[in-house]
Amino acid sequence: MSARAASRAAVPPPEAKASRRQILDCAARLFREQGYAAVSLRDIAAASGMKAGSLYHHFVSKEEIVAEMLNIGVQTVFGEVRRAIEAAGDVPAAHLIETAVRAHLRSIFEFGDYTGASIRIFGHVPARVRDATIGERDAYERYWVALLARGARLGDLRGDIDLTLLRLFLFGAMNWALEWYKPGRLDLDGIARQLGEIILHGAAPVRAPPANRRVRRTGQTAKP
Amino acid sequence: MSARAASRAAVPPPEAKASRRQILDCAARLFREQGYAAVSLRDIAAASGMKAGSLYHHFVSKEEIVAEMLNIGVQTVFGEVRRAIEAAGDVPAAHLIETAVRAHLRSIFEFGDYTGASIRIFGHVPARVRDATIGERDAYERYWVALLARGARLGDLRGDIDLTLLRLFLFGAMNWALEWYKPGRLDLDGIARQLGEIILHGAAPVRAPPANRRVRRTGQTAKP
DNA sequence: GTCTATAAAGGGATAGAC
DNA sequence: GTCTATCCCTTTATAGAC
Repeated sequence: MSARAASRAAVPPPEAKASRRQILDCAARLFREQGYAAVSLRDIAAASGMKAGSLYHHFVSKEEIVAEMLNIGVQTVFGEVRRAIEAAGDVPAAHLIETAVRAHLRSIFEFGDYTGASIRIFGHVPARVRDATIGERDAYERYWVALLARGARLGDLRGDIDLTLLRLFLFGAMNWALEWYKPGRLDLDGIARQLGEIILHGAAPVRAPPANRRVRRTGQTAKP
Repeated sequence: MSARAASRAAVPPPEAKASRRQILDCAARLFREQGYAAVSLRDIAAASGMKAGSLYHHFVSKEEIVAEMLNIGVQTVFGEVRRAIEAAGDVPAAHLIETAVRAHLRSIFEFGDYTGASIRIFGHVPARVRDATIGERDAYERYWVALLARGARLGDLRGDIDLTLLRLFLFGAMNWALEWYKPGRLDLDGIARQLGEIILHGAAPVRAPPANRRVRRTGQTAKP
């Protein structure tokens, strides 16, 4: 993201007006909480400490506000996941997947409202806004495609698993957390660990044990 | 829902006005496609072949329309899942989970728009509507809680898996399909089978002993 | 049971004063 | 850069004719 920052517009130049970002902060929070259509420009303006008309000094329309917010949201989670993966170094793909899951979840719940709003309202914004922001989302999805393809190539993923479906199931399990996760009740790392464990090894007890494998029965309850 | 119609309430009594259901049909389709706030009563009326004012002969408010639609959606998927489970009879819990997944996905994509709209817009409706419909959703969730608890009791699920998280991940993976599934491109049964396979047995090859995980494991993968 | 007409409120967007 | 004032349109909801 660093080399092509200008052409990708991933990070606004530091000269950008502070209020522009401040408005986006408020918009992201409101969109995340209430959805796109339910939030009016008057709401965003009030949350930003100004009047509705003043918004038009910073943005040309409501659609521009939401489009920029959506892009920042995807770029945020993309950046966090990529950073976590690169920091993980050369480890088994299975571990990379758990790392990516943890970074994705962290982005959703610990890095402001952009990512959460981005996920929740993307399907509800006008088609024009979707078209204008689909590119950033595709870039992020392609990163996961490559991540899973690498795992399959190295033999860390079963050959009979559809990688497209695996990715979509993962995204679903993670993004749906927006509908139930409340900070403080459950540990984010624990959630990431459980999801990684289930996705990689399954929720069922170990299947027919291979040749030299001990059967682990610890924690299993006997049939009544 | 007025009466405890057959205690299942999945289907309204035949005496109910036809137009009432017809209006709900149109509302469900529009809500599913565009979200709650983006659909006006004029839109619903036009799709129903009438004018906005006429809707008030059947419903007292937009909120009543959406609340009833939400309840029908949940009751539909609940009824389908329960029917599938009861038809499956006495089989291993692992098989029941795949059966429930298939029924849930079928309800979303093959039984009209109620279920899909119900899932997509629940988080975006006014709090009053959520409060008025949360009971039906809880009933459906409790059914899954019991299903998974039964699997754990019978030893078909690992003891170290958090059943609450497992359920939430499953719901996420299934419900998120609304954001990507297009009829005709992928087979619903195939999707259900893959999700069941991943959730139960994992996407990684059979777990290797801690030490020598670089060993080739050709032929070890069980083909379903 | 559906219509037209309309009320009352709020939506996005613009113009011009300061 | 923010304000007030306003335009024009849409929204939910109501009233009463047919």
